[in-house]
Amino acid sequence: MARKAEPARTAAKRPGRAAAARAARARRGQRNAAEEAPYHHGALRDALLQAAERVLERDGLAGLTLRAVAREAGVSHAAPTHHFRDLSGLVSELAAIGFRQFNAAMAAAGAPDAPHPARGMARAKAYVAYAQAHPGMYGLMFRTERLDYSRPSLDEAAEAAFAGLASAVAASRHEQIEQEHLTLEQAAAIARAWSLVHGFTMLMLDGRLKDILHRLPTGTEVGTLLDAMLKIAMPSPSAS
Amino acid sequence: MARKAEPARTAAKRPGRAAAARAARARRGQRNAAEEAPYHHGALRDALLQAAERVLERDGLAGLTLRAVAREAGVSHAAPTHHFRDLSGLVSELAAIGFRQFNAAMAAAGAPDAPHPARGMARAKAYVAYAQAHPGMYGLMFRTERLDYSRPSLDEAAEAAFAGLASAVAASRHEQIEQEHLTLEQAAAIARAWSLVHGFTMLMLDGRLKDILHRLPTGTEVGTLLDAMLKIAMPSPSAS
DNA sequence: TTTCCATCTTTACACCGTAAAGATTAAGAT
DNA sequence: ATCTTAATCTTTACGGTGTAAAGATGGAAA
Repeated sequence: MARKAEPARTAAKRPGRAAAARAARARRGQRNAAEEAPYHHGALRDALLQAAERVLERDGLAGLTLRAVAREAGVSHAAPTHHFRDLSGLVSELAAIGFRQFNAAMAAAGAPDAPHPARGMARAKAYVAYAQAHPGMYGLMFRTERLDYSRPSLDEAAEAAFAGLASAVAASRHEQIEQEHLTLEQAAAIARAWSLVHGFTMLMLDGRLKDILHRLPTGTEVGTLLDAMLKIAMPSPSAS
Repeated sequence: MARKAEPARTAAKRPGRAAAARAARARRGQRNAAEEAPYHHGALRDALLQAAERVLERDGLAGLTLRAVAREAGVSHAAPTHHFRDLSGLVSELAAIGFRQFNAAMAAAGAPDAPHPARGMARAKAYVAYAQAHPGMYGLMFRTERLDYSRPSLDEAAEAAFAGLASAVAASRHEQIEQEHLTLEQAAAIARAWSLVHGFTMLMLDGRLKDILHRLPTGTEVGTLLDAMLKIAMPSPSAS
């Protein structure tokens, strides 16, 4: 784990070092994020979150470190601490953003005027498509290890995602949803839909589906496999 | 990430330090693993793997570091490097062991004389049961990030796991399996079974199933939910 | 017995998270 | 208007990590 060197801004003497460093950074054009010069103040919190998302999708989960994010945003390595308590704080806020993006994508996919039995398919495909478009984010959201669900923003966003899923499943069963209490049958239907689509997504992101794709005619895409799987997995138009 | 201190064996002077450290360690009874004193030589490779499994199940994936494993085995922090090239090497070999354990468990679950339609259920339950009994191992096996599948031992063990799954699915469809080429329908059936059980397992290990269990009568176990899910998910006795 | 070399230990370095203390400046008080 | 305060950001420091390189050790081959 010895790769990049911290930028050499260890020049200036004693006082006014911050200003000197800032000036030096500006001279070199290192303000790589945040348009309007976050030279002392600024909207650092948001800038850090945007930088974090960039780092995540560029370098993967392993590259998402506090110092890397600070570097990307052009601030000192300890700056993030004041906005998010620690790494799990930053990561959790980022995951909350991911859940909100995800919720928006799912809501958009649920809207159209499809003839109803195709609704489930469309939703499932949108689910996988989101993960494919934001693999880092999806991985982050479902790798609980580094997440702190006691943060209200994360808890709420994740809860909203679950509620959306639950009501989608209920709708496909021609039922109303009662948020607090579920029957075992409803719970099983939700678990089934979620496990199926989450499992497929994880296997895809972890590259395990290649084992299957290699045994199909060369050039078969993941989407084809997903379609075929959903065809046998979704409640057929004849069922209740 | 500042927690435990490296044991203080920085006492001895210049030459014979290794011997001195070894003696000191023995004096304190720090040979916590490996019965017959791996004092210089020994079966270190295996001892390290056993130590790694212990660390993994005790401290989780985050605690599984090269130095922690070396500590657990009572050797210097650089010793593992000579047996596994780097961290991903050790982790990959450990994952290979996990896959072999898993394959054995699945083989045992597939053997019994069940009346055939219940076979799939039994296998699925064994799958989840393995993950529940070895959560750290399962997490390791399916978090590709840190794994190196170019290692033959890992590749073979994982391939064997896939082959077992594929043939189980084929059997449930009253088909013979042709290892190299699959029809799209076969591939979809395999993907469906794998996604379902893997997804359920991941959601369970990551604690996301609590969202569902909290909405069921208090005290409902995860096993109950799994049963109910499989009942609607497995090909019913009437289907082809 | 002597040499050789695989095995294990030390030392060193860049990276990481995080705590604590110093510098800077926006904003409110006088 | 200046002064004070507090929020924001930077430095410094420390112990943790992986891993490269060099030194010590001792079994096995010559």
